[in-house]
Amino acid sequence: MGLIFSRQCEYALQSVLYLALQPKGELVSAKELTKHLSIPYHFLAKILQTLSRKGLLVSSRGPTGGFMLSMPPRDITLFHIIEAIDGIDFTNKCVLGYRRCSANSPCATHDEWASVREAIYQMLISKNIETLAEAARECQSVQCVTQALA
Amino acid sequence: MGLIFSRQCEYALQSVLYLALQPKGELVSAKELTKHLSIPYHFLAKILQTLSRKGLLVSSRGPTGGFMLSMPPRDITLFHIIEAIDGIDFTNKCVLGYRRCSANSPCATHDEWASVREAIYQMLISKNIETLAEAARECQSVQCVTQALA
DNA sequence: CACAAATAAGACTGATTTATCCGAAATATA
DNA sequence: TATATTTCGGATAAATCAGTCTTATTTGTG
Repeated sequence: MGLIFSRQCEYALQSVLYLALQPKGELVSAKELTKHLSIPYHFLAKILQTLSRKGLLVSSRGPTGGFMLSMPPRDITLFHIIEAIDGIDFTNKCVLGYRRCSANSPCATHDEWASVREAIYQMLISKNIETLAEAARECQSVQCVTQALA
Repeated sequence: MGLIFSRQCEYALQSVLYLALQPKGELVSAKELTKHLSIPYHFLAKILQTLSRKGLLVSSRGPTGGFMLSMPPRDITLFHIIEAIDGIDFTNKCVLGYRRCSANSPCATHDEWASVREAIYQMLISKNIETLAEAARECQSVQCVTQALA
């Protein structure tokens, strides 16, 4: 479908944002996440495991177990999440798909796209989860709260 | 894989650019395109058919048949091609994947992304194929020519 | 007309992504 | 310790995307 994130990545972004909205140090179970975010349970569980393995989340087993952010929301950027889930090939891949095109061997249109790619990259590394969480918190309307959490 | 175009879309972009580099009014066969662009023949044929149905290309059957642009390269933007192949859901789809998020019912982070989405959109409708073709033509190095055409 | 070369169209196969299922390991609590 | 609840990990199924194959239709040329 292209151009935006994979579904896994969307789910990961939603989950991390949800965790950032919780009181610091509080564990949230996959069950609660799947309920509030309407994400298929087993699929979500796998994504949370991936985020844990990559070091973005800390997990705890057993009853009262769950997941929480491994670091302050401010230190987690959108780029971190995308990197963990989708990978970051897009940062140096030719948008036209030319196999042999790269920064030091650019295709005819490489430079035309460079600024766009750079803009996306800058946005991804500059937006941190705390900022998004604040935006969600400050928005008091029912709509925003339910959507931020669902 | 996310974030950039589908492979079909990449192939379509490459094909249209190749056609734009041909003398005006000249038909190019799928065979020639598949040879120069290294795209699987039957897959490419389908993509060219789609582009024809969508009105971007004109096709002609029989020997001496082939494809050519249906309008001046200047009138074809990247957006046209993406629209024809991948669709344009991304222009109003929530980047976080929230089902209920839209412009008039934004999620907490909608506005944070609006500028990026708009930047991408503007770039896609402002870049026309003639510009890219010129860039390819002006670049005289072997590398650029072979890459623009292969 | 007969033939060859090209597009048109649909069915089919394979790969990747998305989603589901099941059993094992960990752990809080009674 | 027994049990319930949770994450962990691998196997499997369904859906979508990428690529292949076959046949029909069109059309220029001998």
